[in-house]
Amino acid sequence: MSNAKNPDPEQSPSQPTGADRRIPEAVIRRLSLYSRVLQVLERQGIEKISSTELGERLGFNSAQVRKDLAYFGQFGVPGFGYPVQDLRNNIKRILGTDREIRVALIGVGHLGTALLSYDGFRKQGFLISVAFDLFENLEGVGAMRVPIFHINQLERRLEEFGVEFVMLAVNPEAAQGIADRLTATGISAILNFVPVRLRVPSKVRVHDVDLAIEMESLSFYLK
Amino acid sequence: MSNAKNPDPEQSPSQPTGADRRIPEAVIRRLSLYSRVLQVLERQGIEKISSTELGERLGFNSAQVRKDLAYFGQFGVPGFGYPVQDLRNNIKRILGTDREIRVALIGVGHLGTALLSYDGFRKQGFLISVAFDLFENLEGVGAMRVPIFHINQLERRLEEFGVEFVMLAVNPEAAQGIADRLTATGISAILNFVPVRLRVPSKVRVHDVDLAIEMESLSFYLK
DNA sequence: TAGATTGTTAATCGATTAACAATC
DNA sequence: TAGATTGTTAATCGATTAACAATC
Repeated sequence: MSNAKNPDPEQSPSQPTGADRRIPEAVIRRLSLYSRVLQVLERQGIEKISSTELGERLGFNSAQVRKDLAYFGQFGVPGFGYPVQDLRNNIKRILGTDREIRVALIGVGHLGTALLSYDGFRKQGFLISVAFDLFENLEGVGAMRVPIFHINQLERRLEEFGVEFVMLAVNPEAAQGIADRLTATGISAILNFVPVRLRVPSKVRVHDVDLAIEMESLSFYLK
Repeated sequence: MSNAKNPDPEQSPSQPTGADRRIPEAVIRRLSLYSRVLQVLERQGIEKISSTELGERLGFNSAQVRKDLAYFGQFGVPGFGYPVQDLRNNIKRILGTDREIRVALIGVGHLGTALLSYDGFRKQGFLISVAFDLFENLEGVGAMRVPIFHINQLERRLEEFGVEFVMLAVNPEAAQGIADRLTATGISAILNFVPVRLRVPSKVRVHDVDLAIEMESLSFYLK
């Protein structure tokens, strides 16, 4: 567009600069990492940072930092860099984590209990407000005072507690059936700890946290 | 090489077909997924599978399946497909998970305790044989009868228990210091649950399991 | 043999990095 | 202004997919 050598500028509409382009998943994950670095800087009272410094802290190229941010707007000042607090606010807004998000946990076994007690979530604004299990005798109040219901109350209670997304930590046999029920209720994001490939409609987003695969792939690089 | 139209075959040495090429990380992770599917097929008594079927089960292109496997050798039979049991054995061998691997857990908090109790590891041949914590009063025997030592015994006990790699689940402040001690003892793989970018020598492999980032990036796709 | 499917090369696609005019 | 750093285009790199001869 601004390339003077282009003989026919009218014919080159250039790429859209807004949110039009499809954003690669990797960009979103890096955004989250930037946010974490900016949080540290903010606590230290540092007010600006260049793409080079921000990249170095995470092992990324400075062009990558600038390009990632440019997907969403212009946040920097040429000659200076990026204002720390302002940029962090913008990233939180882009990620949608500038507010409290209510989450449900399904499956209160060992892993589920650890997730209930993990305070990293609350720090990021994620509030586990309700949990479910397949065993009736777990009903009651679990760690962190979170109410636990039997799975047969799933639909009703998700609604009641205003749950926006779900962490799934049940046994592999139960996972797909529950995923089906979740998508039927309109849940659009699942953090899946079950080592099973869930079949869901394309509008539903599933992120797998697969410890066995992490271990196996690490093992490949041993020594 | 076998392309008859190539006017000068001697000049095209072709890519190396052995383990010469650098293997992309994504290939290794898919290998682990293939292994899991093959395990299911094996239990069902199915003896062969084509790259197309295997790919469909995981949402991958058949060419990708064949190419991934071709990094490591020729495991298929043209016209038939891949022998299930044989291929699985080969993949396990390639990943180095055809044997028991001794693992240490560092940090026996909520998450650490869940990891101790998670039986998905033992199923894959990973044995958590020793654990450490920063609080002396946790010393003793933890979940699954795993001995827990104070962190000041780290080097000695890693050696004693023949630990090959480590799961790190301590608080963020302690993580880098422990990582330094681990790399000094020659540990070459760390599964890191701490939301901190660890600085380690390049020979050490760190895989991050970062729940906060999983949550934040999921949140971007909400609705 | 005819049909099916591999292994592998070439083509495509997408993501990362380099380069630099614009700008504070 | 001179120096620094952005936003963005173009070049590079790497990974995925298509295509097909080889082969069972």
